[in-house]
Amino acid sequence: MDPKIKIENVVASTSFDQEIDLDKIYNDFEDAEYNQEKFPGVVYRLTEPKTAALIFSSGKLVCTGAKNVDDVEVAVDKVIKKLKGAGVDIKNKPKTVVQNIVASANLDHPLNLNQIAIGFGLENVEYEPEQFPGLVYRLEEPKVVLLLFGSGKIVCTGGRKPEDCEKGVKKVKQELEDLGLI
Amino acid sequence: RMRKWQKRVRVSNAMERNLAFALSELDRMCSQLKLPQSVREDSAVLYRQAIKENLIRGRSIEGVAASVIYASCRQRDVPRTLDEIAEVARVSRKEIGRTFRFISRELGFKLLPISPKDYIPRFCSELELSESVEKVAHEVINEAIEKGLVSGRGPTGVAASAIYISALKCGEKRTQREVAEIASVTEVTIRNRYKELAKELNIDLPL
DNA sequence: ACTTTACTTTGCAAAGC
DNA sequence: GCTTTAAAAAGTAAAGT
Repeated sequence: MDPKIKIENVVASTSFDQEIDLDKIYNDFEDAEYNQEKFPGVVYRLTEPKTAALIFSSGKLVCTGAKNVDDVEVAVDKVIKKLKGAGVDIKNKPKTVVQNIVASANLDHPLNLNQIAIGFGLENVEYEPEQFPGLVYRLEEPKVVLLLFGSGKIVCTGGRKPEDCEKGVKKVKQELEDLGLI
Repeated sequence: RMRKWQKRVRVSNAMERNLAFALSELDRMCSQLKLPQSVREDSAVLYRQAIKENLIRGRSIEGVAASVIYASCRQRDVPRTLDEIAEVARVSRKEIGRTFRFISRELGFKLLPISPKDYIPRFCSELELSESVEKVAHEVINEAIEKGLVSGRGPTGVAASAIYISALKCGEKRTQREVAEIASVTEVTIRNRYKELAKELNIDLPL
């Protein structure tokens, strides 16, 4: 059985292709954050789906925190309605592009990270327990980065599609089995 | 015309100045860290190698110097923590770590993950513990490795708790505070590791 | 001692320093 | 490189009870 993947976070971006007056947004959105010195974008949080949107004066938008790829659309639609309500006329709804997906999984078997580091090749992994408890393993295909923990839990990030994370976790699991480390 | 060699002389002077500065910094940091001569020599060799491979571009001399010291210590199995090196360097632990990863990859270092065992001699020495304590501590760590109690844990914390346990066993008790101080970890960490080891390795010790 | 909060690591886009 | 956002993993740390 292939290990189950749980999507924890989806980062996506889109562009309205029109300038947006951030000061106006900041004043009209009762719960928006905007500190020019700190960061060039307005931070707008949605409760449902629980996400955070970064709105820029160029009309570009970043949406983070979604637990599903579909929630990104829902969140972006809500932001668009909010913008329209504030008098910002968005002509046509642009396509959103998923930039990154973070997922977690569990191999249900403790891992000896030291042996894995040697088995995978010291030049292919980063394992510095002094700094971080996870072993960092980068895959070329799918192009994702996996964090392996002694508990057998895994974090997969860098994927653009849920399948990237599924394939990535499946691949490490297979490699661990081939090396007899699992 | 003469511009060409004048420029070369200028560049050459700059390079020599930078190298001289780097070598003096290596010496200063190694002295403050009381590192053995072998590590000092290795560090200088690695720094020159880094120059040959043009790895200094975009990086600070301090950062590269601190990184090669960190690498040399590990290569000689007498590791210093990034925090210990950051204390005598003029760059943050974060930058030293980042530069180390880069240098390590570019110069093809194949360093094994730090073993808690590598800290035993130094910590025991600083705590003035006998060699029998060292021997027992090594055994404790070997057992811990076999039982999977080392993956992901900080090597200094594991070493510190193993020493704490071994000192007790050998009747040369050191307080958690004394061990924590030497190992640069908190007493809480020693306690957590100690509890885990005592439980999993069936070590009967007073708490 | 216990709980809570927070920082370490990974990936990514955004505009600008 | 940095700044900000989100989220998980597990270890370590610090602050408040």
